Amino acid sequence: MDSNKVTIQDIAERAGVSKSTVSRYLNRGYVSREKAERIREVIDATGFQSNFFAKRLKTKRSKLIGLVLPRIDSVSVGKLLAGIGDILEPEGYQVIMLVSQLKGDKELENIANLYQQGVDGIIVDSVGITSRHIALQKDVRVPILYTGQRHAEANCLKIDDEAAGRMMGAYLRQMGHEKAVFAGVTETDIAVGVERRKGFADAFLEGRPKAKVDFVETGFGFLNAYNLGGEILQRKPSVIVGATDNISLGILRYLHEREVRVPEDVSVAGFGGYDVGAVVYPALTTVAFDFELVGMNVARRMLDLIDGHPSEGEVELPFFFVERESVRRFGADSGDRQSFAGML
Amino acid sequence: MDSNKVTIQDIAERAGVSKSTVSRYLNRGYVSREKAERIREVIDATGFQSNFFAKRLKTKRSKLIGLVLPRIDSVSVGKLLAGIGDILEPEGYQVIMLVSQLKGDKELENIANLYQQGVDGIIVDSVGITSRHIALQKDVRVPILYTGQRHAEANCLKIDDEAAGRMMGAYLRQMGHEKAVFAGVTETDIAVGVERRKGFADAFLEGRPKAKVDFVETGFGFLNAYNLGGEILQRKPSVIVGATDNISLGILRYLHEREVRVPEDVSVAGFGGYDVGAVVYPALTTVAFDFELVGMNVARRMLDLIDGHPSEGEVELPFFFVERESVRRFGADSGDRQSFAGML
DNA sequence: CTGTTAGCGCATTCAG
DNA sequence: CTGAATGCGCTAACAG
Repeated sequence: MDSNKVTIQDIAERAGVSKSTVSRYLNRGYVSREKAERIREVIDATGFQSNFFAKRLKTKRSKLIGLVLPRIDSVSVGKLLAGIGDILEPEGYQVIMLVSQLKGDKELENIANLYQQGVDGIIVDSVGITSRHIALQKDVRVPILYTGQRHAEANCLKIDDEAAGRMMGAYLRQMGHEKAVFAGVTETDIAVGVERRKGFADAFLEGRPKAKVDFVETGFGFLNAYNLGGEILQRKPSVIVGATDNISLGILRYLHEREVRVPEDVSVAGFGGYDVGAVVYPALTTVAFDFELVGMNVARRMLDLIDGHPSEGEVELPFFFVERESVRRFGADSGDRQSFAGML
Repeated sequence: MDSNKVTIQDIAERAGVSKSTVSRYLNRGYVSREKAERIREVIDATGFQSNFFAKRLKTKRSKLIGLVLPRIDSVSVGKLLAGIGDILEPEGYQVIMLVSQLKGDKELENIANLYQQGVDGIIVDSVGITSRHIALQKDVRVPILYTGQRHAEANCLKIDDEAAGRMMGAYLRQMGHEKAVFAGVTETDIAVGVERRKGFADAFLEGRPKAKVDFVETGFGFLNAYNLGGEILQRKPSVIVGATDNISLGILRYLHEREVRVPEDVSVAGFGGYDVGAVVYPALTTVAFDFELVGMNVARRMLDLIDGHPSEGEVELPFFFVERESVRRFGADSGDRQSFAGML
């Protein structure tokens, strides 16, 4: 049972045909029924597997897509990945995944690495598209598609963070809030640190001179947000908006420990729509992103890019409002609480 | 700037040497200083990258490790991955990752796929090692190393779930609990559904005829656990142990909605040590696993396997107890609560 | 429909 | 130390 090193040559001999015929059998048709039958028999008698590297060396197409992720222990990344797989797998593509640990340098390195591995295209869930990224594009002869961040000179497909921010801003003003603290991340992260925040502030403040938004910079991760709870609270907000659900979760914990009631004393909201937001108390009101759908769209666009199709303009990427328990309404009391089961 | 298709041949011509000399330069030494210098210049003038597939076709070693994961949107998997990367990357290995969506069939398929891709070894974070897995090992000529589950006829390296279970059992009995409900997953998952539970029950019950453990089967995922909250509660436990933190989180939410106080009315504990366990209220007492360390050990073992070294016996894989707020002590009241910052 | 002929780009003998 | 020659396993013209 020397199953491994059986080559197309071996099976050709065994079946009494030429290598090319076997190759044809393996790819398109063009083989007489009887020979095809003989070949088929020999193949699954030997357990033949065509050599991946030899094949790729010839065809120049690896059927491999490189994927650069900022981190891996994140639900949103998991969903994105699932969406990408849903599209790529049926097309016979496989994914090679590299993780950048949120470092821009590592991200660049990973892209170069993937290219060197011979992938047909590279999808990057970026933490920030810099001039070095753009420069790198010259050397990388396969399409690169970014998500998570945007840049005029790169192929990008991402959630409209500004619109998501506006959605939250509009909701909170409608709920009667006038003083908000936006607990956000560094402005280095354009998408989350700038666009999302700007959209929020714009919609929240627009035409309301009395309304106010303070900004407090936190990291990602709830411990970081938790530690800034005091600073946030002393701004006396009626609502605290975390740039991500994790930030909001950290704040929620801080408030709980101080026995500040949510939403009675202060409201909290977030972005992301993580499932855990539904299990904490109070359940977190949030703008939820459908990252699986994003992943599907990203994968489709990548396939187009590989086929040389033009980038077909902006795709509408989905997010929606999930109203749960953590935001209070001023002026009218909507006392009813949904149950957990209905909140996912 | 035709950076892409420059081959070893091209740079040989440009440098006025033969292909073989360039090849030698690229691999070991054995090149005169002056020629080496000329080659070096040409190489980084052209941005030459050796063709991955051609190289692998010759050398037979892909420097690729296949990784089969049950799911991706999970913190533990993320940590595992990080640990694996820590070891493999410095060794020049890359990882190809496939996700099984918790399906055994898909897991098998992924293993076969990876093998076909020419990986040097396959690491499988399994949901259950079946006879079909063992059979598949005959056809796959590269080492397969399992984690997450165990099987006598396979290379395995995993947390000792039974010992983890015992740790929890011992803790709860010491806290004075006598009636527990173990909310666990299907017995198909030997590690979590059988071993962990058995260890718990053994340690909790041992030599205490009055003590009792009921078992309620849930899925993974907190919504599922949440829905079984009623069934669990009617067993009147003094403590509910979730087989994973997610299960415990779902239960916590259920109890909160019913205004059952934790830990005053009933205690809750879990397994995993997820960070979110620290942010919910009350913070979850749990047995925490160091999956990053597991990943590192798994990667090291895989490297040994590839080098033909014998499997060097059992490695001590780490877990530790994280006492937070969700378990009440009977008999003596330890009223002090830690703050969140100290609980991670 | 099929066999023959050429390489894909590289690493590796083998004589120098 | 170095160049010429050989082939890894496969696909793709090219004539049949």
